[in-house]
Amino acid sequence: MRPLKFQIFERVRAAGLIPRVEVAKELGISPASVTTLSSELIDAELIEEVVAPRGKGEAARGRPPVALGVRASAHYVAGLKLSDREQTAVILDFAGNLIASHAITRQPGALATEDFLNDCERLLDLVGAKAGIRRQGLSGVGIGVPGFVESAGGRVFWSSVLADGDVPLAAAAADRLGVPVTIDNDANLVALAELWFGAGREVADFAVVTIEHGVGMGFVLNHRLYRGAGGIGMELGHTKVQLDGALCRCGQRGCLEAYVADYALAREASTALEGVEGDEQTMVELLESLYENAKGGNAAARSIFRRAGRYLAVGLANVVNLFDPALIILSGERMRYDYLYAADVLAEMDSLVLKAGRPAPPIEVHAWGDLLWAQGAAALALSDLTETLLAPAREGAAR
Amino acid sequence: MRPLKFQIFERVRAAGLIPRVEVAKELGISPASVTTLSSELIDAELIEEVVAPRGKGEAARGRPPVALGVRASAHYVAGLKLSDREQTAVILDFAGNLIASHAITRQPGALATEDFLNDCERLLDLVGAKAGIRRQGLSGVGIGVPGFVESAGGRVFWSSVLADGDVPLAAAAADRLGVPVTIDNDANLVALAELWFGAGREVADFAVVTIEHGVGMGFVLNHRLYRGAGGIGMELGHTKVQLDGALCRCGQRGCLEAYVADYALAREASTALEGVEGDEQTMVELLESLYENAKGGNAAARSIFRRAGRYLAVGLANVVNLFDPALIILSGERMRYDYLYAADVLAEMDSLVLKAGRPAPPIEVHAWGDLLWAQGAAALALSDLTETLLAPAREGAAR
DNA sequence: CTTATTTATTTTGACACTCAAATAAAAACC
DNA sequence: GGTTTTTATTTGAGTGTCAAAATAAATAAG
Repeated sequence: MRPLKFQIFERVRAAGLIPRVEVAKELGISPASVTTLSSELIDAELIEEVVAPRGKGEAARGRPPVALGVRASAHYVAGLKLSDREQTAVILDFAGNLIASHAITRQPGALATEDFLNDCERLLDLVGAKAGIRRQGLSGVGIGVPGFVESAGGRVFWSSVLADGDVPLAAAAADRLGVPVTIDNDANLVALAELWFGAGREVADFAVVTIEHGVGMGFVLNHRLYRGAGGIGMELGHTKVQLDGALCRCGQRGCLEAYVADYALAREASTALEGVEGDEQTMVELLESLYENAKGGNAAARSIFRRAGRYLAVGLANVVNLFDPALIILSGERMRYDYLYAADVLAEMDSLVLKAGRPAPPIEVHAWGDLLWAQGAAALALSDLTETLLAPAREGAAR
Repeated sequence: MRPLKFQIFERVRAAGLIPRVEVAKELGISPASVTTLSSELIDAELIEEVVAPRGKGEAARGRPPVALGVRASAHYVAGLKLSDREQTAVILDFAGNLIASHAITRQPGALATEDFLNDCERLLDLVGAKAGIRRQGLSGVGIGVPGFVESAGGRVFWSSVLADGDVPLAAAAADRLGVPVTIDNDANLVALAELWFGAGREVADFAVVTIEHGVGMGFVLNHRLYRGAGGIGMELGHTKVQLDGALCRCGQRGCLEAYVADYALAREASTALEGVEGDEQTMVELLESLYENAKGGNAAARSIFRRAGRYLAVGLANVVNLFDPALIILSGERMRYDYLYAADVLAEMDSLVLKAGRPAPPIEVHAWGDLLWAQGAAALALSDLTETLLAPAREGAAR
C-alpha cells in the first residue's frame, strides 16, 4: 500500500480544502496519524492550514475544524502539449491552479529533435514570461506528444511530431531546459487531467478516448493511470475493427483510427464533396465543410460520419467488453463533429456491449480542447514531483 | 504492499523447496525478516524445514542451507470443473500436488441449480473416495463454470451449464457441501493454473485464451489475476471482430466467439460436409470429421478453419494492442484442431499487431485438457485458503 | 586434529509506522 | 461560568522491518 503520508497529501490536493477529520474518515485511518503526518507535511512546507471563517448557515457546536490545503506557492510546474498543429503550454502552481497559458499554431509536419527542443524552449519561455516565472523557478515540466511513448523510460519510439525514431526525449529535454522533465503519450495526459481535475475524483476506473489526428486511449485503473504491461499506452486506435479494412497511417489495415481519425474522414471527404465546392485547402477546412454538408443533408457526407460512428461504437464496445470501466470519456478536437457521438452511435455501442447484469457504462463528451491536455502534462509533472518530494528514503522491495 | 509473511509463503510454494537465503534474495528483503516470519509460518504448521542431503556435485563450503517447503499435508482442497460435456474433479494437497482426479461425462445441457449441486456433491464424493479424504477433511473447494461469474460475490449471472440466472452459487454450494466454496469463470481458472503451476512462475503479465464451447480469456497482471474493473472476467469471446457479422449465442452479431467457438465451426461444417458423409450425430463427431476432411484437402472444410483462424488473429491482436502481455497461452479442447494456430494464423496476428519497438509476444499452445482446468479450480480454493489463514487480523484501509 | 574460512541462520537493538486512549482546545448551549 | 460537543494533539504501545553482531555448521588448510 502507498505510504499514508502520500495518501494524505493526495487526498488534500484532490479535495482542495479539507479538515483533518475528513481526511481520517475518508482514508479510514486514525486521526492521530493524520495529525502526525500532516504536521510533517506542513513542516516540509507542502501543505498548510487554512483558516476559513465559518459561514453563518453551517454554525455548529464543537471545536471548528481547520482545513488543510496544498501550499499553492510551494512549487510551480509547466505542461507542454506539442501536437501537429498547435503547441500549448500552461503553468500550474502546486495546488493545480492555472497560473498562465499560451498557445501557438504551427505548420503541420514532423520536426527534427533539435527543432522540437527549440520549440519546447521557446514555448516554455513564452508561458513563463506570462506567469512571471523563470525556468529556475519551475520544479518540473511535463511534455505530451502523440505517438508511442514509454513514459517510465522517457523514450519516444515514434511520434507524428518527431522526425526521428526512438528518441530519449525526457533526458534530452531536461538537459536543454535545465528542469526535470517527464513525458507521456497525449491520450494518457488527458486521462491524467481527468483523474486529477475532472471525473477521476468520483470514479475509480474509467477510460478516456481521444480523437484527433489519431485515436488514443488513456485508462485509469483503481485511481491510477495504467499504461499496459509493456509501459507504452493502450493502442486503441490500432485495434482492428475490420479484417482487410481501410488503410491506416501505421501501414496496417482495419485499424479503428483508419475510420475515425481526422485524416480518415478527410480522405473520404474529398470524394463526397467533389463538385460541391471548388478548391479545398487545409484538412481542417475540409472537415468543417464536410460537417456543414452533412448537417445540410448531403447523403454522402452523412454516410462518412455514419460509418465512422459505427466503427467507433465497435471500438468502444470492445473496450467495455474487456475492461468494463465505470465511465468512458470522449475528448479531443474532433468532438466538435457531434455525429461521432450521436444518439444512434451510442445506441449501437450499447447494442454491442455484452449484457451481464450491469448496464453499459455512461459516455461523456468533454470537448475541452488543448488547454486541458496541457494541464494533463502539468499534472504529469506534478505527479512526478510529489513522488520525488514524498519518497526521499529507501527503495523498498516492491511487488 | 502484500504483507511480507504472505510473500514469503507464496515464494516457498512457487519454488517448492527453497532455502531462506534464496527467499530473502528473491524478495529483496533481509534474512532476519525471513527467519522471523518463516518461523511463524512453521509454528502455524503451514511450512516446514526439509533436510535435503547435499548432493555430491554441489559440494560447497560454508553452512549448508536448509530448505523450506510447504507442509503438503497441512490442508487438502478440491477443484471441480463443470462444463457442458465433462465434469472433472481433483484433490490437491497444500503444496499443490495432485492427490486424485476423477472425470465423468454427461449429457450437454443446462441444469437446474439443485441438480447442479447434486452433481457437485457426487463428483466431490467420488474423487474424495479415490483420495481417501472425506469432505470434512477438505479445507476448501473451488468450482469453475463457463459463463459470467462474479468471483468476489460468489454469483453466477449466466452459465451454459445452469438453467437459472443470477445464482448465488458459492453460498449455495458451501451450504450443500459443508465446505468453504470459491467460484470463478473457467477461463480465469486456467489462468490461475498457469499462474500457479505453469508459465506464471516466469512471466508477470500474460493472457490465457480458452477456446471450447465459447471463447474466454483470463488475464494475469503483475502476477495477479485481473478480473476487470467490474469483477467479472474479460469477455474476449464477445469482443466484436466484424460489424454486422455472424450470429453469436449471446444474440449479438460479429462476436469473436461466433467465428471460433465449436458451435460456430459446427454450424458451417454441416454445410461444407453436405453429401460427404451421411448422418452426423454429436457436435464433437462433426468437428472431428470436419478436421479430417480439411486435412484431406477439402477446400470448403479448410476455408472454415481458415476463417476462424483469421478472426482469432484479429481478436488476439486486439488484446496485444491494448495490453501488450509478455505471453499468450492458448488452451482448451479445440486446440486439437491445429488449424486454429497454424503458422499463417500466427503470421497474420503478427501482422495485425502494432509495432512499437517491441516484437509481438510469443504464443504457446497448452492443450492440457480438463484436468488442468480442475487444478485451476483447486488453485482458486488454495488461494482463498491461504488468504484466510495468513490474514487473521485487521481489515486495514486498503486502496 | 586444530584452526581458518565460508556460508546460513538467529539474535539483538533500533527505527518507522500506525493506532487506541487520554488529553487539550475551541466553540455553542444552558 | 459550567456543560456539552466536536476537533486536534499527545502519549504509550504494538507491529513490521532491518542492520549489525553473534552463532552455527560445514569444508579447506595446515
